[in-house]
Amino acid sequence: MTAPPHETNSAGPGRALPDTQQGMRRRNLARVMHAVSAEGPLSRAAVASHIGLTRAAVSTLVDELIRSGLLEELGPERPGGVGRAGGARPGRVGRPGSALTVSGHGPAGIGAEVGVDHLAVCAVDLRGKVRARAVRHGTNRGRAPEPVIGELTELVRRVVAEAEQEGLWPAGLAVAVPGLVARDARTVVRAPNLDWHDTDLGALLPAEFPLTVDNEANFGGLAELWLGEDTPRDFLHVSAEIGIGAAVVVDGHLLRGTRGFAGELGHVPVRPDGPECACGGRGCLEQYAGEEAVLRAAGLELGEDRVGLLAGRATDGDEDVRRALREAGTALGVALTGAVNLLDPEGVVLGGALAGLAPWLVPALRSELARRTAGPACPVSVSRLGSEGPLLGAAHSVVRAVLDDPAAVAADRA
Amino acid sequence: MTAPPHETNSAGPGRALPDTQQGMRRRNLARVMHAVSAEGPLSRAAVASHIGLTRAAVSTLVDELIRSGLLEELGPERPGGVGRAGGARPGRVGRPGSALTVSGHGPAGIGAEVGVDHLAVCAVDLRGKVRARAVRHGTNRGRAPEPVIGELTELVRRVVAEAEQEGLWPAGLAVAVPGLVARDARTVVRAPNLDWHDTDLGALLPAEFPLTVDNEANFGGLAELWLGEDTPRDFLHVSAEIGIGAAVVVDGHLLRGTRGFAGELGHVPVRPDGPECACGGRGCLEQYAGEEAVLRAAGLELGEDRVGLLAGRATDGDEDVRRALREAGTALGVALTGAVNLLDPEGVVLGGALAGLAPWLVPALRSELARRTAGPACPVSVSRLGSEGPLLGAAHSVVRAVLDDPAAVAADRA
DNA sequence: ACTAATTTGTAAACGGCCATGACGAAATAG
DNA sequence: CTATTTCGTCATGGCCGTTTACAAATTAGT
Repeated sequence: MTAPPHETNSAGPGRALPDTQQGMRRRNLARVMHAVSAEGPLSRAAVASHIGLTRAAVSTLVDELIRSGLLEELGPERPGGVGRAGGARPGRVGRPGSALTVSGHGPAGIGAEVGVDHLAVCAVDLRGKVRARAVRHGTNRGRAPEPVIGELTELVRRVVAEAEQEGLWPAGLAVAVPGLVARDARTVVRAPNLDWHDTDLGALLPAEFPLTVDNEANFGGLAELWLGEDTPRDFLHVSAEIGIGAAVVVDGHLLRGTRGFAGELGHVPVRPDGPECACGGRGCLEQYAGEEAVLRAAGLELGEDRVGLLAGRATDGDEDVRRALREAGTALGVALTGAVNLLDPEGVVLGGALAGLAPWLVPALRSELARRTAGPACPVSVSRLGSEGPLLGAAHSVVRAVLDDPAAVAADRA
Repeated sequence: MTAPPHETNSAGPGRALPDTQQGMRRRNLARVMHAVSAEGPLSRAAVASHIGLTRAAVSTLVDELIRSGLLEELGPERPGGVGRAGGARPGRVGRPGSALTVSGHGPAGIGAEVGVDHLAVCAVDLRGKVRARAVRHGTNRGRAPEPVIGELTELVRRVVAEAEQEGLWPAGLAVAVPGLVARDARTVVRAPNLDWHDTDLGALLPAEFPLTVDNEANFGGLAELWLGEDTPRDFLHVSAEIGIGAAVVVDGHLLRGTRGFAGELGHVPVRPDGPECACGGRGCLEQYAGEEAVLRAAGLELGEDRVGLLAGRATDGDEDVRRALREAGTALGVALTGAVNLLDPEGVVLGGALAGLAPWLVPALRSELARRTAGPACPVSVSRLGSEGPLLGAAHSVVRAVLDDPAAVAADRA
């Protein structure tokens, strides 16, 4: 079976389909899936009014989706008499609708994460629930791609088997890596902390289902977009593991850049005459807010759980650590001022390792941003997803691909 | 007649239309218009293969567009015998197609520009030709909106009359202003050089046709996108009049930001401890590369034709001026390094006043960008449009709106 | 309890739109 | 002058959402 890359970037119903009746049908199937997925259980009539089609049209669309195993009928909404409270809309007159949900036994998105210190895989169903997971701890720093991906493949097989036991079938695999990924969504161009260069993960991973590889910062940002509460459709998601990466989300779409390298916030100049950086520049943000720089400024050694160490010391009142974090926050504020001026996002969200250090970073960051902004400053918030972001984002990207073009997976399945 | 704002942001055939057959029809009409407009004279068969529909379907679409006056039939392509060279494809066997062009007597886009030192209006037909124009020189600095817009309206009426004499009818008005415009595309939130604040131009301009107001930097960038040769679909267009503005174009769309304030490159921090800026920050790009800053660094006074003055002195070999421009170029390079890292555009284009000073700015800019970038640096080019960009971009935005949804203007017309 | 009103889901008829296939028209190739 | 190729059009057919009608299921009112 062929394994074309997912279109992680798509948000609305699949675009760029030919404008023929078949394309129309496919887009409308997608709109039904999106409506049901986003607005909880919905009757056919409710779906119809949501997406602007007639009940009759929605009926045929829903039939097709049920036959494909993507939607499930929960049966008629309880009127209120049977059993205890049926949970349906009370006080509404007329025949109750038959509630539809996205299937919990259909396709599953397999997400995987190659971290510097761990490997993780999970399976998410169409409802967004994590149904299986597997983790393997141990550093991958400097290891060759083959054995690492071999171990990851083992974890994937385990998770897939577990998911299949629950009646799910894998619709695709998405892998988050700590590095730059080419626009082909398969090749890791540069992953400094793994020391991988131009590595085609497509050749190393099982070819049984569609594969997407992307930067962990990008998947983290997408997770925030899809799973965060009150997350706007225009925001900047900043995450730091070792490097500092940002996901730029514009109108619900991830901005990838021509080569796929967008979001390299770590190398935005903060002080043009500052210390030299590996990128060739001087005074890049990473020289002030990167993990290594902060540890050095705090007078600490590089160890295993670096974020935990910093957070612990800061909680204990270690003034050196607190000062180092404040300064990192200030540098972040300078870099983000530039980004905010350029993009005018609705908000800035701190995720990944930054979320854990937020209490000490955010005050300095906010004040720097406010000081440099005319008018109301761009609101800064902290992600609830923490270190789970990239993994969840990866798995959900597969789920979104199914929602965006249900006809494709149904066809693949047939 | 109602006057809804144009969707300047749209590039492809109008999206967000309901996915019903009517919507399909509308989108296919748009695709025909785009194909004919972009690929020069085309036969029905050529259009069909371009947009992926059948000849029969295209025939009916073309008929409708011809009846609406948006397309014109040039008659059968000359076989090669009659008169002199007919210009048609030579050496091809088979019946020659009948060439189609976008109409030169249909709708016209009216573009207007409120500059600090002038007012300008022009009319552009669907073919992209400027068919009428009017200019009025004289400073508008500090004048109240009403008299200025009154004069502009006068120019608009003159241009519209002239266009109508040529058989065109105005399909909309787009106004470029040197300031921040709200997302309603009518209200000037802040125009420092005019000293306008929260001014609703919609109330001051004629309501006879749809109105769009936008930042001149945005229209300049769009002009580059639509009219520049070899302009990519992802680029940064930097222009400086008094402030420094950038248009961020992503995948052929202009990025506007939540409030419509995206592209404020002038207030990206270059040296976080630099001189104070009116925006509240310190060391903003404008403090180094803004017109006023450059003039001061060069030891010159603020006068009338500031750009011309600088260019003249630099050509004459004035070392103070040259140094000032080099330093401005370096500062631009620092700010653009940040932007390029964040957005990974295919290129950076210098437009507006910067285009005239390019010979002295670009070397320093390029070297700074290259020095701070790992791998190949983002190519920097200079716009050919010069100071005409915003005006042409405004007029063309109306034309694009017609191409994006021809059914709408045809309906308005009926 | 019984009727009226309301809402849901489905079925049949309708209309719009693009695809298919055939055909005449207009050119080139030999 | 004929065979071939390509263009534009017409008639036919199939797909798809809409319209209209109707049965089913519930609430509101008497």
